[in-house]
Amino acid sequence: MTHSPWQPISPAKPARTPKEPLTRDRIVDAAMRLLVDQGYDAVSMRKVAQVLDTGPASLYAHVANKKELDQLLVDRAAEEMRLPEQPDPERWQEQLKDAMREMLRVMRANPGVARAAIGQVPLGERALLSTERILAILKAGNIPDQAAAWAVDLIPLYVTAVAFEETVQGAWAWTPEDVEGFVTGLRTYFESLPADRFPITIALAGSLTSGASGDERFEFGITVITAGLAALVQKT
Amino acid sequence: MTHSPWQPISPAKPARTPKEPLTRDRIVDAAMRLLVDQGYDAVSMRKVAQVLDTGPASLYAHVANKKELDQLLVDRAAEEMRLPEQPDPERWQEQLKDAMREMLRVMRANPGVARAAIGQVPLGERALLSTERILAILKAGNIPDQAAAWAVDLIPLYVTAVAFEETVQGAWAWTPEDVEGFVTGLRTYFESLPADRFPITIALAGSLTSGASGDERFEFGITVITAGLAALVQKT
DNA sequence: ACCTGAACACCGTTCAAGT
DNA sequence: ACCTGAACACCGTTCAAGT
Repeated sequence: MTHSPWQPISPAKPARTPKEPLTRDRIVDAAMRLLVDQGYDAVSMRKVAQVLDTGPASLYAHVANKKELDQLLVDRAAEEMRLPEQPDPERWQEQLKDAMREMLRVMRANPGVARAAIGQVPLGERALLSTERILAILKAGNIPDQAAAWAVDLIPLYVTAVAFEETVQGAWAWTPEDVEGFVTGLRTYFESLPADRFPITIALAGSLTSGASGDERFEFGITVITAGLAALVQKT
Repeated sequence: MTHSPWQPISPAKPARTPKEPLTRDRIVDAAMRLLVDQGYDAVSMRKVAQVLDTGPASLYAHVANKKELDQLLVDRAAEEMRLPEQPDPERWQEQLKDAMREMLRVMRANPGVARAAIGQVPLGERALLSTERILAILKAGNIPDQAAAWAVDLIPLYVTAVAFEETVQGAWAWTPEDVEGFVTGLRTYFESLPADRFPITIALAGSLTSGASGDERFEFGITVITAGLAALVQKT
């Protein structure tokens, strides 16, 4: 909205700037707004173009294709992640769990980002900065180099998969009653399975449907991963 | 292809059965063939219908929608998984890893299945039988009920995410030269990052790009998960 | 170099009409 | 009950033509 002051203001068409030039940034801005407001499916080249008051073909001068736009969105979201800059060897495990919680928080705050992120290695500069921070925590914990390298692949893979599952099921929009109904329906289904072939599933029906809201399950996941990594700490 | 022997064979239109009735099974068969032969994107309601020599609308009498078809495909693939029926408390960790390897094997053998599976909790009967088998292994390992229940959520989540990443990148079709080129390109990129902000990424560039073929990374992942679960074993 | 309209080759799903 | 053709409301991407 930078108006040149000497620019003639036509009285007939009010307030309408004579079309700012398209840029990568404006495209990502518009796409990000669509993503957060209306979810991943709303982010189409056509709808982004429409928001920018142009046709879809115009975007291709600034963005290679939809996949690149997805990557740009992921990188934009990565910017929001607040990860510790000062790793602490004394409590690296807690720092690592906090980092994973922060990653999930940002993905939940930007519904659809997980959908854009899943299946791609995040190589944007902001995403790589997150990787750098997590590597720092792992190094502080004395994790061997190769293990740390593979861990920074495993960690976003897990967090993104969890967030993606939530977006797909639209879980973020569920009321407590929805959750309740889903859980009891699922438990009833488990308990109705043939007892000869599904003895354990039936016996654990309660546990299997517990923690459907996601937080407990996620806490379990990051505990398992952290404990598994702790088992790899270099013995000195 | 069950021909009634007394069925008249019209000499004009040879070999063409007068249209077998559509069934759920025939639809899943056709979709599965498309999935394996041409990947996930080839599995559209329209293409499946075309293979069955009908229009897309006809499928909706047997399948609720595309999402249900996806679930049926996942369940079909789950049938191929050979998981141990006799859990062994002495070597539950090795059995668990084998089970995860088997899950990945089947997903690799059916490219596109991971794409159909990602983000949905597998609730088909054959998929649940896999869950039952893995629960048996975890129980043999003395994992507490609630932990076992969450673990059978975590395990397919991880394996599916790995398989999905491979399908997206088309890694299953890469030649050793492709891998080589990708790895060196990536390492060069890491090493060219600003040294003040990415010291660890640069230092670990070699490790970060190692194991791109996937097997080593997957072995690392299942080792971490198994070790993390082992840390939860009930102390008796 | 950037932008555009129009076209190409697709999607999932619905619905009235047929048998 | 099952099947069909046609339509609705979409996709990502390309390309010749404009400025």
